[in-house]
Amino acid sequence: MSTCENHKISINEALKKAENICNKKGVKLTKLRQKVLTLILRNHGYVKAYDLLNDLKKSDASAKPPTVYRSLDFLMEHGFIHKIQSLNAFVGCSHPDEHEDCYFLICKECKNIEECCSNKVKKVLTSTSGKNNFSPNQVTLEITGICQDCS
Amino acid sequence: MSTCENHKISINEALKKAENICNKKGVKLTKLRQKVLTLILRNHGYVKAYDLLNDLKKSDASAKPPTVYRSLDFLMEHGFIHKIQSLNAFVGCSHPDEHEDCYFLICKECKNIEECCSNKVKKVLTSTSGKNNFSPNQVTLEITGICQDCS
DNA sequence: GAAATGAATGTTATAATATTACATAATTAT
DNA sequence: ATAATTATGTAATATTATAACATTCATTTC
Repeated sequence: MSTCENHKISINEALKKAENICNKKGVKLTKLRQKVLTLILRNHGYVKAYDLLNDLKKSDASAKPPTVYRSLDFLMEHGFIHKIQSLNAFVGCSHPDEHEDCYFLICKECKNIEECCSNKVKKVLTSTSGKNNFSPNQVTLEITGICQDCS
Repeated sequence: MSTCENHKISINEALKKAENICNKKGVKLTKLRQKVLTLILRNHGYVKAYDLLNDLKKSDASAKPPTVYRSLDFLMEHGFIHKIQSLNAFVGCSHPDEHEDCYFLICKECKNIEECCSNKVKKVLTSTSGKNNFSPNQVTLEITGICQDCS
Protein backbone atom coordinates (compact mmCIF):
# COMPACT_ATOMS: atom_id res chain seq x y z
CA MET A 1 0.00 0.00 0.00
CA SER A 2 1.10 3.51 -0.70
CA THR A 3 1.65 5.80 2.24
CA CYS A 4 -0.81 8.55 3.04
CA GLU A 5 1.63 11.17 1.81
CA ASN A 6 1.86 9.47 -1.54
CA HIS A 7 -1.79 8.97 -1.52
CA LYS A 8 -2.56 12.65 -1.09
CA ILE A 9 -0.47 13.50 -4.08
CA SER A 10 -2.21 10.96 -6.19
CA ILE A 11 -5.61 12.35 -5.22
CA ASN A 12 -4.64 15.70 -6.62
CA GLU A 13 -3.21 14.09 -9.69
CA ALA A 14 -6.30 12.01 -10.18
CA LEU A 15 -8.51 15.08 -9.84
CA LYS A 16 -6.45 16.98 -12.39
CA LYS A 17 -6.52 14.04 -14.74
CA ALA A 18 -10.27 13.79 -14.38
CA GLU A 19 -10.62 17.51 -14.95
CA ASN A 20 -8.60 17.27 -18.16
CA ILE A 21 -10.49 14.31 -19.46
CA CYS A 22 -13.78 16.07 -18.77
CA ASN A 23 -12.61 19.15 -20.62
CA LYS A 24 -11.64 17.09 -23.61
CA LYS A 25 -14.97 15.33 -23.60
CA GLY A 26 -16.94 18.51 -23.06
CA VAL A 27 -18.54 17.32 -19.85
CA LYS A 28 -18.39 18.93 -16.46
CA LEU A 29 -16.71 17.78 -13.30
CA THR A 30 -19.00 19.81 -11.06
CA LYS A 31 -18.25 20.65 -7.42
CA LEU A 32 -20.47 17.81 -6.31
CA ARG A 33 -18.85 15.28 -8.60
CA GLN A 34 -15.43 16.46 -7.55
CA LYS A 35 -16.40 16.09 -3.94
CA VAL A 36 -17.70 12.57 -4.43
CA LEU A 37 -14.60 11.61 -6.39
CA THR A 38 -12.39 13.06 -3.67
CA LEU A 39 -14.23 11.16 -0.97
CA ILE A 40 -13.73 7.95 -2.89
CA LEU A 41 -10.06 8.59 -3.64
CA ARG A 42 -9.41 9.59 -0.06
CA ASN A 43 -10.25 6.06 0.96
CA HIS A 44 -7.56 3.50 0.63
CA GLY A 45 -9.98 0.68 0.12
CA TYR A 46 -13.45 0.65 -1.27
CA VAL A 47 -16.37 2.87 -0.42
CA LYS A 48 -20.04 2.07 -0.03
CA ALA A 49 -22.63 4.41 -1.50
CA TYR A 50 -24.39 5.12 1.77
CA ASP A 51 -21.14 5.77 3.63
CA LEU A 52 -20.43 8.28 0.93
CA LEU A 53 -23.88 9.74 1.47
CA ASN A 54 -23.17 10.14 5.17
CA ASP A 55 -19.88 11.84 4.39
CA LEU A 56 -21.64 14.21 2.04
CA LYS A 57 -24.26 15.02 4.64
CA LYS A 58 -21.55 16.38 6.91
CA SER A 59 -21.08 19.31 4.58
CA ASP A 60 -24.49 19.31 2.96
CA ALA A 61 -27.35 18.16 5.12
CA SER A 62 -29.68 17.95 2.15
CA ALA A 63 -27.77 15.18 0.41
CA LYS A 64 -29.95 12.23 -0.53
CA PRO A 65 -29.42 8.90 -2.29
CA PRO A 66 -29.83 10.30 -5.81
CA THR A 67 -27.22 12.92 -4.98
CA VAL A 68 -24.71 10.15 -4.54
CA TYR A 69 -25.88 7.71 -7.16
CA ARG A 70 -25.99 10.31 -9.91
CA SER A 71 -22.44 11.33 -9.21
CA LEU A 72 -21.37 7.71 -9.03
CA ASP A 73 -23.00 7.07 -12.39
CA PHE A 74 -21.21 10.00 -13.93
CA LEU A 75 -17.86 9.03 -12.46
CA MET A 76 -18.26 5.44 -13.62
CA GLU A 77 -19.41 6.45 -17.07
CA HIS A 78 -16.21 8.41 -17.56
CA GLY A 79 -13.98 5.83 -15.94
CA PHE A 80 -12.92 7.78 -12.86
CA ILE A 81 -14.21 5.11 -10.54
CA HIS A 82 -15.24 1.49 -10.81
CA LYS A 83 -17.94 -0.49 -9.16
CA ILE A 84 -16.89 -3.65 -7.38
CA GLN A 85 -19.86 -5.87 -8.09
CA SER A 86 -19.08 -8.52 -5.52
CA LEU A 87 -19.05 -5.89 -2.77
CA ASN A 88 -21.57 -3.35 -3.98
CA ALA A 89 -18.85 -0.81 -3.49
CA PHE A 90 -16.78 1.68 -5.40
CA VAL A 91 -13.08 2.37 -5.89
CA GLY A 92 -11.22 5.19 -7.55
CA CYS A 93 -9.59 4.32 -10.83
CA SER A 94 -5.83 4.42 -10.78
CA HIS A 95 -5.52 5.30 -14.47
CA PRO A 96 -8.71 6.65 -16.01
CA ASP A 97 -9.07 6.55 -19.77
CA GLU A 98 -5.92 4.53 -20.32
CA HIS A 99 -7.59 1.19 -20.86
CA GLU A 100 -10.66 -0.94 -20.35
CA ASP A 101 -11.09 -4.41 -18.99
CA CYS A 102 -8.99 -4.06 -15.93
CA TYR A 103 -9.47 -6.37 -12.99
CA PHE A 104 -9.32 -6.14 -9.25
CA LEU A 105 -7.39 -7.88 -6.52
CA ILE A 106 -9.43 -7.53 -3.37
CA CYS A 107 -7.74 -8.30 -0.06
CA LYS A 108 -10.26 -9.59 2.41
CA GLU A 109 -7.85 -8.90 5.22
CA CYS A 110 -6.98 -5.23 4.77
CA LYS A 111 -9.85 -4.45 2.37
CA ASN A 112 -7.44 -2.88 -0.04
CA ILE A 113 -8.23 -3.17 -3.70
CA GLU A 114 -5.61 -3.15 -6.37
CA GLU A 115 -6.62 -2.39 -9.90
CA CYS A 116 -4.64 -4.30 -12.48
CA CYS A 117 -4.58 -4.79 -16.17
CA SER A 118 -2.79 -7.42 -18.10
CA ASN A 119 -2.70 -7.99 -21.81
CA LYS A 120 -2.47 -11.69 -21.19
CA VAL A 121 -5.65 -11.77 -19.22
CA LYS A 122 -7.45 -9.71 -21.78
CA LYS A 123 -6.19 -11.85 -24.65
CA VAL A 124 -7.22 -15.07 -23.01
CA LEU A 125 -10.65 -13.74 -22.18
CA THR A 126 -11.19 -12.47 -25.69
CA SER A 127 -10.00 -15.69 -27.27
CA THR A 128 -11.93 -18.02 -25.00
CA SER A 129 -15.15 -16.12 -25.30
CA GLY A 130 -14.47 -15.86 -29.02
CA LYS A 131 -14.35 -19.65 -29.19
CA ASN A 132 -17.86 -19.64 -27.84
CA ASN A 133 -18.76 -17.19 -30.61
CA PHE A 134 -19.54 -14.67 -27.95
CA SER A 135 -18.92 -10.96 -28.51
CA PRO A 136 -17.78 -9.62 -25.18
CA ASN A 137 -18.83 -6.19 -24.22
CA GLN A 138 -18.03 -5.73 -20.60
CA VAL A 139 -15.86 -7.80 -18.29
CA THR A 140 -16.25 -8.07 -14.55
CA LEU A 141 -13.21 -9.71 -13.04
CA GLU A 142 -12.78 -9.56 -9.30
CA ILE A 143 -10.33 -11.75 -7.43
CA THR A 144 -10.70 -11.98 -3.69
CA GLY A 145 -7.87 -13.25 -1.52
CA ILE A 146 -4.96 -12.19 0.62
CA CYS A 147 -2.54 -9.54 -0.53
CA GLN A 148 1.22 -9.56 -0.11
CA ASP A 149 1.21 -7.30 2.94
CA CYS A 150 -1.32 -9.41 4.79
CA SER A 151 0.09 -12.86 4.10
CA MET B 1 -29.55 -22.98 -26.23
CA SER B 2 -30.79 -26.41 -25.39
CA THR B 3 -34.38 -27.23 -26.17
CA CYS B 4 -36.93 -27.53 -23.42
CA GLU B 5 -36.96 -31.28 -23.81
CA ASN B 6 -33.25 -31.45 -23.25
CA HIS B 7 -33.59 -29.00 -20.50
CA LYS B 8 -36.10 -31.10 -18.61
CA ILE B 9 -33.80 -34.05 -18.72
CA SER B 10 -30.94 -32.04 -17.41
CA ILE B 11 -33.04 -30.76 -14.52
CA ASN B 12 -33.59 -34.32 -13.38
CA GLU B 13 -29.96 -35.12 -13.90
CA ALA B 14 -28.92 -32.05 -12.01
CA LEU B 15 -31.22 -32.92 -9.12
CA LYS B 16 -29.88 -36.46 -8.95
CA LYS B 17 -26.34 -35.19 -9.08
CA ALA B 18 -27.07 -32.75 -6.29
CA GLU B 19 -28.72 -35.50 -4.27
CA ASN B 20 -25.64 -37.70 -4.65
CA ILE B 21 -23.24 -34.96 -3.75
CA CYS B 22 -25.27 -34.13 -0.67
CA ASN B 23 -25.27 -37.76 0.39
CA LYS B 24 -21.51 -37.96 0.01
CA LYS B 25 -21.07 -34.80 2.01
CA GLY B 26 -23.54 -35.80 4.68
CA VAL B 27 -25.77 -32.79 4.17
CA LYS B 28 -29.40 -32.72 3.25
CA LEU B 29 -31.12 -31.60 0.10
CA THR B 30 -34.43 -30.95 1.84
CA LYS B 31 -37.75 -30.58 0.03
CA LEU B 32 -37.44 -26.82 0.23
CA ARG B 33 -33.92 -26.75 -1.14
CA GLN B 34 -34.91 -29.14 -3.91
CA LYS B 35 -37.81 -26.91 -4.77
CA VAL B 36 -35.66 -23.81 -4.93
CA LEU B 37 -33.05 -25.60 -7.01
CA THR B 38 -35.73 -26.86 -9.38
CA LEU B 39 -37.18 -23.39 -9.78
CA ILE B 40 -33.74 -22.08 -10.68
CA LEU B 41 -32.92 -24.91 -13.08
CA ARG B 42 -36.30 -24.61 -14.75
CA ASN B 43 -35.30 -21.17 -15.92
CA HIS B 44 -33.18 -20.93 -18.99
CA GLY B 45 -31.57 -17.73 -17.92
CA TYR B 46 -30.95 -16.29 -14.51
CA VAL B 47 -33.35 -15.91 -11.63
CA LYS B 48 -33.79 -13.10 -9.14
CA ALA B 49 -34.29 -13.93 -5.49
CA TYR B 50 -37.62 -12.18 -5.16
CA ASP B 51 -39.01 -13.77 -8.31
CA LEU B 52 -38.10 -17.06 -6.74
CA LEU B 53 -39.85 -15.97 -3.56
CA ASN B 54 -42.99 -15.20 -5.55
CA ASP B 55 -42.80 -18.61 -7.21
CA LEU B 56 -42.46 -20.25 -3.83
CA LYS B 57 -45.43 -18.36 -2.49
CA LYS B 58 -47.64 -19.99 -5.09
CA SER B 59 -47.30 -23.29 -3.31
CA ASP B 60 -46.48 -22.02 0.15
CA ALA B 61 -48.03 -18.72 1.09
CA SER B 62 -45.86 -18.42 4.17
CA ALA B 63 -42.59 -18.14 2.24
CA LYS B 64 -40.54 -15.14 3.24
CA PRO B 65 -37.17 -13.68 2.21
CA PRO B 66 -35.15 -15.86 4.58
CA THR B 67 -36.86 -18.93 3.16
CA VAL B 68 -35.31 -18.13 -0.18
CA TYR B 69 -32.00 -16.71 0.92
CA ARG B 70 -31.21 -19.61 3.21
CA SER B 71 -31.79 -22.08 0.44
CA LEU B 72 -29.78 -19.98 -1.95
CA ASP B 73 -26.93 -19.90 0.56
CA PHE B 74 -27.01 -23.66 0.92
CA LEU B 75 -27.17 -24.26 -2.81
CA MET B 76 -24.29 -21.86 -3.42
CA GLU B 77 -22.20 -23.29 -0.64
CA HIS B 78 -22.39 -26.70 -2.24
CA GLY B 79 -21.94 -25.46 -5.77
CA PHE B 80 -25.37 -26.29 -7.16
CA ILE B 81 -26.00 -22.72 -8.16
CA HIS B 82 -23.92 -19.60 -8.65
CA LYS B 83 -24.60 -15.99 -7.94
CA ILE B 84 -24.10 -13.58 -10.81
CA GLN B 85 -22.76 -10.57 -8.98
CA SER B 86 -23.24 -8.09 -11.76
CA LEU B 87 -26.94 -8.93 -11.94
CA ASN B 88 -27.78 -9.83 -8.37
CA ALA B 89 -29.17 -13.02 -9.77
CA PHE B 90 -28.68 -16.75 -9.63
CA VAL B 91 -28.08 -19.53 -12.16
CA GLY B 92 -28.00 -23.27 -11.84
CA CYS B 93 -24.59 -24.86 -12.11
CA SER B 94 -24.11 -27.02 -15.15
CA HIS B 95 -21.55 -29.27 -13.48
CA PRO B 96 -21.51 -29.08 -9.71
CA ASP B 97 -18.45 -30.26 -7.88
CA GLU B 98 -16.39 -30.79 -11.00
CA HIS B 99 -14.33 -27.64 -10.71
CA GLU B 100 -14.05 -24.20 -9.26
CA ASP B 101 -13.33 -20.87 -10.84
CA CYS B 102 -15.68 -21.08 -13.73
CA TYR B 103 -16.85 -17.97 -15.49
CA PHE B 104 -19.99 -16.75 -17.13
CA LEU B 105 -20.94 -15.49 -20.56
CA ILE B 106 -24.02 -13.37 -20.13
CA CYS B 107 -26.01 -12.46 -23.22
CA LYS B 108 -27.70 -9.13 -22.73
CA GLU B 109 -29.99 -9.89 -25.63
CA CYS B 110 -31.54 -13.23 -24.68
CA LYS B 111 -30.50 -13.14 -21.02
CA ASN B 112 -29.04 -16.59 -21.33
CA ILE B 113 -26.00 -17.35 -19.22
CA GLU B 114 -23.42 -19.88 -20.21
CA GLU B 115 -21.14 -21.25 -17.57
CA CYS B 116 -17.65 -21.98 -18.82
CA CYS B 117 -14.37 -23.10 -17.47
CA SER B 118 -11.04 -22.97 -19.12
CA ASN B 119 -7.68 -24.08 -17.85
CA LYS B 120 -6.07 -21.28 -19.77
CA VAL B 121 -8.16 -18.65 -18.04
CA LYS B 122 -7.49 -20.17 -14.67
CA LYS B 123 -3.76 -20.43 -15.31
CA VAL B 124 -3.47 -16.86 -16.45
CA LEU B 125 -5.42 -15.60 -13.50
CA THR B 126 -3.36 -17.59 -11.05
CA SER B 127 -0.09 -16.53 -12.61
CA THR B 128 -0.94 -12.86 -12.94
CA SER B 129 -2.28 -12.56 -9.45
CA GLY B 130 0.71 -14.57 -8.31
CA LYS B 131 3.00 -11.95 -9.81
CA ASN B 132 1.33 -9.49 -7.53
CA ASN B 133 2.05 -11.85 -4.65
CA PHE B 134 -1.63 -12.19 -4.17
CA SER B 135 -3.15 -15.45 -2.97
CA PRO B 136 -6.43 -15.78 -4.80
CA ASN B 137 -9.30 -17.30 -3.01
CA GLN B 138 -12.37 -16.64 -5.03
CA VAL B 139 -12.76 -15.44 -8.59
CA THR B 140 -15.71 -13.55 -9.99
CA LEU B 141 -15.54 -13.46 -13.75
CA GLU B 142 -18.58 -12.34 -15.65
CA ILE B 143 -18.49 -11.38 -19.30
CA THR B 144 -21.47 -9.55 -20.69
CA GLY B 145 -22.07 -9.35 -24.42
CA ILE B 146 -23.96 -10.93 -27.29
CA CYS B 147 -24.14 -14.67 -27.73
CA GLN B 148 -23.89 -16.60 -30.96
CA ASP B 149 -27.63 -17.06 -31.35
CA CYS B 150 -28.33 -13.38 -30.92
CA SER B 151 -25.62 -11.93 -33.15
C1' DG C 1 -29.24 41.17 -21.32
C1' DA C 2 -33.87 38.54 -21.39
C1' DA C 3 -35.80 34.33 -22.91
C1' DA C 4 -35.21 29.69 -24.13
C1' DT C 5 -32.88 25.47 -23.68
C1' DG C 6 -30.61 21.75 -21.59
C1' DA C 7 -27.94 19.90 -17.82
C1' DA C 8 -27.50 19.29 -12.99
C1' DT C 9 -29.32 19.07 -8.59
C1' DG C 10 -33.15 18.98 -4.96
C1' DT C 11 -36.83 16.33 -3.03
C1' DT C 12 -40.13 12.76 -2.02
C1' DA C 13 -41.29 8.42 -2.35
C1' DT C 14 -40.61 3.76 -3.13
C1' DA C 15 -38.51 -0.40 -5.25
C1' DA C 16 -35.27 -4.12 -4.95
C1' DT C 17 -31.99 -6.79 -2.44
C1' DA C 18 -30.60 -8.89 1.82
C1' DT C 19 -29.91 -9.81 6.87
C1' DT C 20 -30.76 -10.10 11.99
C1' DA C 21 -32.91 -12.01 15.72
C1' DC C 22 -35.68 -14.85 17.92
C1' DA C 23 -39.32 -18.76 17.90
C1' DT C 24 -40.65 -23.33 16.56
C1' DA C 25 -40.26 -27.74 14.39
C1' DA C 26 -37.75 -31.66 12.66
C1' DT C 27 -33.84 -34.68 12.73
C1' DT C 28 -29.96 -36.97 14.73
C1' DA C 29 -26.99 -38.40 18.36
C1' DT C 30 -26.45 -39.84 23.21
C1' DA D 1 -36.41 -40.32 26.13
C1' DT D 2 -33.45 -36.40 26.25
C1' DA D 3 -30.26 -33.40 24.50
C1' DA D 4 -28.13 -31.33 20.74
C1' DT D 5 -28.15 -29.90 16.20
C1' DT D 6 -30.12 -28.50 12.00
C1' DA D 7 -33.77 -26.54 9.42
C1' DT D 8 -37.61 -23.67 8.98
C1' DG D 9 -41.12 -20.01 10.43
C1' DT D 10 -41.84 -15.25 11.41
C1' DA D 11 -41.34 -10.31 12.19
C1' DA D 12 -38.75 -6.66 11.73
C1' DT D 13 -35.40 -3.97 9.61
C1' DA D 14 -31.05 -2.96 7.10
C1' DT D 15 -28.92 -2.08 2.75
C1' DT D 16 -28.74 -0.84 -2.00
C1' DA D 17 -30.81 1.61 -5.76
C1' DT D 18 -34.26 3.97 -8.80
C1' DA D 19 -38.39 6.65 -10.44
C1' DA D 20 -40.76 10.79 -10.90
C1' DC D 21 -41.26 15.36 -10.65
C1' DA D 22 -39.68 20.17 -9.10
C1' DT D 23 -36.20 23.56 -9.05
C1' DT D 24 -31.89 25.70 -9.97
C1' DC D 25 -27.99 26.72 -12.74
C1' DA D 26 -25.30 27.34 -16.90
C1' DT D 27 -25.22 28.09 -21.86
C1' DT D 28 -26.98 29.50 -26.06
C1' DT D 29 -29.87 32.31 -28.93
C1' DC D 30 -32.08 36.08 -30.06
